[in-house]
Amino acid sequence: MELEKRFNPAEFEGRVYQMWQEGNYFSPESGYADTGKTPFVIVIPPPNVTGVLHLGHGLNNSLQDVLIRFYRMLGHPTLWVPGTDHAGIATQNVVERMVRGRGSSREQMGREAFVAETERVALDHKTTIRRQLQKIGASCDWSRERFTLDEGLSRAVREVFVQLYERNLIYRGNYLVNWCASCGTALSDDEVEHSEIQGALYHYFYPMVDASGRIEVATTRPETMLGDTCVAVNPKDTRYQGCVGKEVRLPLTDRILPIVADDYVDMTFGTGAVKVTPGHDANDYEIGLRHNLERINILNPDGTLSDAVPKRYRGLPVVEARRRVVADLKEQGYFLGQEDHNHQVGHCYRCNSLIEPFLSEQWFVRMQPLAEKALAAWERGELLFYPRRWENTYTHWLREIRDWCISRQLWWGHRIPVWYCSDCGQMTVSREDISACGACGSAGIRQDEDVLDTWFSSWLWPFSTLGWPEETADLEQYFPTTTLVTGYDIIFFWVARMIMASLEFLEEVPFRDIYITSLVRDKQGRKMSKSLGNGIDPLEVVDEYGADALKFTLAFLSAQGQDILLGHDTFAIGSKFANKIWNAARYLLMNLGERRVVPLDEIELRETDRWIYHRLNYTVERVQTGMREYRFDDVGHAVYEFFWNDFCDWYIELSKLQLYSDDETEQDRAASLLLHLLEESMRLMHPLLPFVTEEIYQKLPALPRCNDRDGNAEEVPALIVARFPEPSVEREATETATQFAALQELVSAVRTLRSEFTLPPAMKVRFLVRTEPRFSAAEFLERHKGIIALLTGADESDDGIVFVRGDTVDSGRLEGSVAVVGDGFEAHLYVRELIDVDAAARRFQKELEKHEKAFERSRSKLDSPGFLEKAGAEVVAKERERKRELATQIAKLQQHLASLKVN
RNA sequence: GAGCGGUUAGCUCAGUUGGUUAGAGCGCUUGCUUGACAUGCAAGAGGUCGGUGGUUCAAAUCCACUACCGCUCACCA
Repeated sequence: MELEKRFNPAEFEGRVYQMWQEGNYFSPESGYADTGKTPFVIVIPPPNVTGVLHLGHGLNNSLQDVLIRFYRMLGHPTLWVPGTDHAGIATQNVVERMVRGRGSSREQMGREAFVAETERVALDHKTTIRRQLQKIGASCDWSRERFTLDEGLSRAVREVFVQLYERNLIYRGNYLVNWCASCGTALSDDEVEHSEIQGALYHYFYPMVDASGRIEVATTRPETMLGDTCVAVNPKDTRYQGCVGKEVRLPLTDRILPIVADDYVDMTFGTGAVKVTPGHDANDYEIGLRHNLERINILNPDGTLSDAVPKRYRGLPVVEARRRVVADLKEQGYFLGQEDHNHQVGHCYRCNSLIEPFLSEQWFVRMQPLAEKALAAWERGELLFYPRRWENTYTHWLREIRDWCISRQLWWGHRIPVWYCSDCGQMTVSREDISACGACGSAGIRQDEDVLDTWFSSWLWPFSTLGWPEETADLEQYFPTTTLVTGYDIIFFWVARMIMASLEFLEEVPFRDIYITSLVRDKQGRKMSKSLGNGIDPLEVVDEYGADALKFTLAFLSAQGQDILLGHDTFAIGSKFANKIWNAARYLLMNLGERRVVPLDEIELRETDRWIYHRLNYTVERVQTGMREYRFDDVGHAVYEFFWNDFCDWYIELSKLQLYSDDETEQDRAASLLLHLLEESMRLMHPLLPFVTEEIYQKLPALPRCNDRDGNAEEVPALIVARFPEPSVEREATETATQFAALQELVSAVRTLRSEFTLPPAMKVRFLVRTEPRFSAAEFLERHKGIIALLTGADESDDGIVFVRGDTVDSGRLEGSVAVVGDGFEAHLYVRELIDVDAAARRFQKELEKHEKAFERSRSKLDSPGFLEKAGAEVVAKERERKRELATQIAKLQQHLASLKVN
């Protein structure tokens, strides 16, 4: 079996994904899970059916897949529920734009036809999203895919609406809500984004009815004066004490307004007198309640001025009305001036239009009781955010919670399950569609025209997708879920609300862990957005580098709570690594050929083997810990360092000694060990690079596919359901690892010298290694002379490398040599005649200075009485040892420097 | 106005409970078509960890203050 020279993910990713699907491995009931273990469950944050996946989804879903694959390999019954969200406003907007594009309108089409059209669009996007997720390798259980408008989920929505209504947690009323005239609907407070705009503060006055003077007011929105129903001043304001109870005449209209006293008014701002428009300002609304004022709605739903204003302003858009009101005030002599004024104004989170406070009949959820439960659950420690600090966002929102406006004046969504009777005027709230009034039995009923906020279905997602309100087996088995992976921007839109709904209806939190992903930005640190055109299409990344490169790179860069800056070429990190893996496998398979594979338990491990298993073991621990703590970057770095630095750069290199020898047994042994190590590495790395590891796994010879550490040979057909490596104390070989590190230091020291004096790579060198008497790795180095020779390019004859133990070496034996000093050893290379002596001297000098500095630091530490008294014994001993070693090295360096200068 | 985060190598970032010589990837320099990989190999340069003060035998790490950048929340007309 031979692999292609180049790693070419496009060749196998599709095939591998199909194999997984055909094997039913994405299902928790695949038959490969340990049914005794707790299920590991994630519900996908459902993407909107409006669009296609962007890189934020790429990140989010890649990390979910990493977790899912890890826990699946640990043997947990593992379920990742995929699905999509109908995204009321966004989707309706998209379809309306389409419809308008062909000269029609939703009104012309009628509700039924328009919804049918939207369903078609939604289906298209659902298909696209599913294909995209499959392309990035998401191992979701597609048999459980859900959509928020599915029949089952719609039943859940109805059930929740009715139950909340019955519990008096849902009410209907005429209140001031956030209105987006462009979307033509009310929005919840959370859907309004505040941003600063440049405006003006307009000053004008209202004359007193009794002609005793005038009151000056200021506003950023002069057109709202048409809805003013009073003027308010602070009761403590001496300037206006005589005015309270009097009346003013509202210019441009024929209305008379009372002057009231209200604590809300800030005496220090402006003139201290406030025009009050209860129909168009939240604060004024409150004032209006306190003083029993009329609320005038001066707007039509489309954002133009209503019939409540004088004729000449009716039908004008707000901006136009403002111009005219100002002009008229000027003309009639009420205007006093204006100044620039920047202020925060609400914008629609979907279309960015200005939000108007708008008086209308809406449905609301009473949030206080729900929020209290959600806070209590957090206080009981039932929820853990990663990183922790997002808990502030969660608790702050819950503590400041306001009622949730859930009705939307749209056609795309869950129709509100309420019917109004035209005969008796009663309304009926019902789980089932009705044809007669619940109160009087009249057939003269009509259903509420509005639909529910999309989040009113999303907040049920963790249990509605599992079948609730039915008592399904899935619900029993897989709720509560384990982990939620999502972005911080929807902590209160979605996360907090899911927690509230779960607590309210299932009396449990919907998940324990909440991993908040990083934000994906471009290389300049700007948020990726359509309008900037700086987005990266995850599918393009997959086409260019492969899905593994996408997943691995994102995980590798996902430090908790840190935004990720990405350019297209960033994904080279993952693709280079995947290529490395590919080529390591290629090397093995080339050398394995038809060789006999020796089972691992029949191989007696040698020191270098014990070293690599020690490193592997350490990595397994690091990966398992990292996964459990959601430190994806650490997991990525751990496998990267092990596979590339330890396995490829050292172990594979050493293996060449045996593989290129002419001893068949040695060759079998080396190849078999490589195979076992590679096989386990594939299991270790599979969650981060599922495709390439599976592809390689499938090409490995039929050794027991899941031969775990104990040699338990459980046959599995695919890596995806193989067992994840477990750490083991038997594999720990700390002493060997220390000794091997000494070998690495020696090899590096010799290579550095070779490189600095530009000795040609092909040139064999000879050298003498003097090890200090106490040096614990002395014998180890002697035993591995062959390896050292291979890695340093030393002469392979017996006297290529000579070892000497002791404090000194006969000066005669050092003739013609240049030394490098290491920790516990020196190597003397016989290359004097080949090198630039001055350069060597400079090198020694530099080395010497570095050591002297370190020595100085160490000495001053040990001279300090405080250190000796208070620092731990171990720390002090270590420091002493270090000082001693540095002193030895300094002495040697000085000696070598001197000898160089002599010659 | 309140809260949160960031500031460590040219760039992007790790650094868990304070303890050797502060790490990685990319970039850069030098040398290599060495029989897995030039998406590679070997070697190297590069940082007084934003600033000030403090705690401590010992601070990138803990505390206080401060500067700059960013985010979120908030009804000042």
